[in-house]
Amino acid sequence: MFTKILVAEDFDSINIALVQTLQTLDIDTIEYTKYCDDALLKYKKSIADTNPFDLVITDLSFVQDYREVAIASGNQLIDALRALNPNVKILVYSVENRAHNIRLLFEDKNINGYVHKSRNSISQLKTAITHIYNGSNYISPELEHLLHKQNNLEIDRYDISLLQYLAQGKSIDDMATTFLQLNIKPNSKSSIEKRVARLKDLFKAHNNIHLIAIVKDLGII
Amino acid sequence: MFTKILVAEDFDSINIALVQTLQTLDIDTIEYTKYCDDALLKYKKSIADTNPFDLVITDLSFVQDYREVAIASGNQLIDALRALNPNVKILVYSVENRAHNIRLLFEDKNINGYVHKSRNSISQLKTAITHIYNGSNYISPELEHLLHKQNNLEIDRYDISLLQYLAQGKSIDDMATTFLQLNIKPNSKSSIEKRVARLKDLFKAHNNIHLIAIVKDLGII
DNA sequence: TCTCTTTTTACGGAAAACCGTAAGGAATAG
DNA sequence: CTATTCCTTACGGTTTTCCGTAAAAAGAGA
Repeated sequence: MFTKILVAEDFDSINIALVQTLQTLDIDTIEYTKYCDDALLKYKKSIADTNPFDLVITDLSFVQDYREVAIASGNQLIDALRALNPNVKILVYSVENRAHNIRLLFEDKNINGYVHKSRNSISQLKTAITHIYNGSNYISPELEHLLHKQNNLEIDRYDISLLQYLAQGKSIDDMATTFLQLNIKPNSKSSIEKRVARLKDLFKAHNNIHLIAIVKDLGII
Repeated sequence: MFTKILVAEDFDSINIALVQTLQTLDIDTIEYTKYCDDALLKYKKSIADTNPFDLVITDLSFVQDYREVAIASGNQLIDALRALNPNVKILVYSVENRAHNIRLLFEDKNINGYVHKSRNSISQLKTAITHIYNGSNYISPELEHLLHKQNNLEIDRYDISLLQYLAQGKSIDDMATTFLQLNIKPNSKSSIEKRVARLKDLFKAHNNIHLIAIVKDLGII
């Protein structure tokens, strides 16, 4: 079993529960931090001491407080950890349930497990740790379907960024030029309009405002 | 000190931490539930047994799962508890930080304490319990300013319903006729446009879509 | 009452969204 | 290679938003 685990989680109550849970698994060293910055620091030190952590368990969202931080989110922490050691095992423990975000964690950041904070997440956490130790990935059963592409209501990365730009108040015109600059295709006004129209149709939205309200409610963006 | 405490909290990890924390306070009886329905049931039973709980600690938001529930939120649970016993001590433990919602808890539902889930909430929780036991109310220091009225975002019910109609995809034209029928004033196209423009200014939104995205994020609608 | 201020309403032109049609291009099957 | 299909782009007309100006109505204070 893992001997050295690092936990990054801002809420103290969840930290307490995590540490207690890991203790029941007979992990030798358990360290926890409430800030991503501290987590990265501890990880760096463990490398310097040639005794790196086997596994990092991290939340995604960290509440901002009085303290100035360099790393503000779990996503950024994961990037920093992967830059130091592409092979470190990473287990995400979060309430996030948006298909797109979770899929990106596995596909782009190569995380090894995702446990959804919920009514029965602690037992899942134990299972996840064993799975990861044995070299396989883990995702909470209730979210498993999110990784299967079909289930995704036929919306892809392009649609998501389209919706995000819309929600930021960009006009179709702006988007056309932005997409052209970023070499994102399609990038014509007409195509973008068509895509938005398709999304409105898909979500039965009366207009763009309604569309954004709906996808926000569904947690798609 | 309190001898009998009931906890209503859906996440198992937080439940674990709460129970562990309460144990350090030497509470005789600690019961916890992951559903509001169960919490109410336990509370009713404790009354039937003429040994009611002294204090109920509850979350506000409960994730919906496969189980059908009658009481879906902490707010509803509090109403049900108050109906049974207007004097039961209630402590809310939640991530909610919207001024309006927290103010209503104290003003309308007469809760006795509010602890904000955060990096240092467990020690606040202990303090809150002592405060409440001694007959005074408690609110997390970082949220205390929310109870002082001057924190008035200058948006009223009219603005809220305006935003809600907008989010439903209604056009300004539609709203003008709807408001006329409902005898809501002002109801001219021009006035409604002006109000929306004022809200966009207030929230620094680029257009209506952006505005709805912002107020959705802020939880105003 | 009258005056001053604020709110509501009206209007008009520019910009953007909305929506249908159609042409151009790439991918694919035969 | 050709035919078909799907995706992308172009275009134009209608509707709605956007934003300024200004008049009418309502409210406040003396």
